[in-house]
Amino acid sequence: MPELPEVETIARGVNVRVRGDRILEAWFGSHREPFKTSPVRQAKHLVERQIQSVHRIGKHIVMELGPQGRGSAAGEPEKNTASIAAQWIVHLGMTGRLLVTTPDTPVAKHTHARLTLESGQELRFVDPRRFGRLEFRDLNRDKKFTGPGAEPLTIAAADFAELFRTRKLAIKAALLNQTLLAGVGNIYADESLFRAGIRPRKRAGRLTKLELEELRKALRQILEHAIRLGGSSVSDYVDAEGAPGFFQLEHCVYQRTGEPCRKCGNPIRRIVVAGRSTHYCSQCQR
DNA sequence: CATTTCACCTGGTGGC
DNA sequence: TGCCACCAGGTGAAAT
Repeated sequence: MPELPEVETIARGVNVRVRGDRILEAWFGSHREPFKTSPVRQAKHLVERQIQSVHRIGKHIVMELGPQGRGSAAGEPEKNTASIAAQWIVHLGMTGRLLVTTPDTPVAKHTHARLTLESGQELRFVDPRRFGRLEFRDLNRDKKFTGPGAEPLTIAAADFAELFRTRKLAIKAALLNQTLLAGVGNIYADESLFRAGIRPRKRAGRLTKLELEELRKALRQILEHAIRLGGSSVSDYVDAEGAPGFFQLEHCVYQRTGEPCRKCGNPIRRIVVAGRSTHYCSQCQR
């Protein structure tokens, strides 16, 4: 489901609601996937920590946590709120949702985790297909999470070009590789290639300097625009409050097979690249 | 090492 | 209504 704009939207929404809150209880409903860290370890280490902030790295939602402990006496404000001692890292896979709810909200099918917060809210992770992953890192022991690849919103032109210079695979496949750029998925790979006028099957290493710079700018502009519209709701994506996004209304090629190109009117084609549905205009993309 | 393919899951849709 | 094939925003292991 979620790519960079959707994950960014969710992370912002969750951050606004839970920043400064404390985790009182942690419940995990399954002992199979989706756990990168065992649910027992996660539950044990998540409780009695303050949530310092929630933000996005690539397609991951990272919750920065303070040290474990009961905190100060009642009424006392928490000290040392700047110290990050641990991280809870959420990957939503294809169908994952991270929702902030009230305790009385009915628990959806496929709810795998529930965190009870001091404010009375609950943070819930729901994921029917179980492609999502939950991970806990103790920063006294584990390495800080920095994401698999570069951030598409801030990468410099020269660094962007260097990522693809020596690659023989299709540019579409390269865009989906999270160890190169982190956060681009099937929708935004197709949309950015359309905007830059580049064929998805063109070999990454054969793009000219100019094409690479067009692609970097197209990608950044599309991602920023999609974030402003709250992401793309193709079938069931919703943000932290359960609200949909609206960027799907502005898709030029993604899931528009056979429909007329918004620029030239030619029917949009569907092919398979890197095992994924790929949509493009044979007229506008060379 | 770089690249490709496929398994991992559940659920929705459309054809017959 | 039922059955079946196919499709879906994503990885990551195994094969090539």
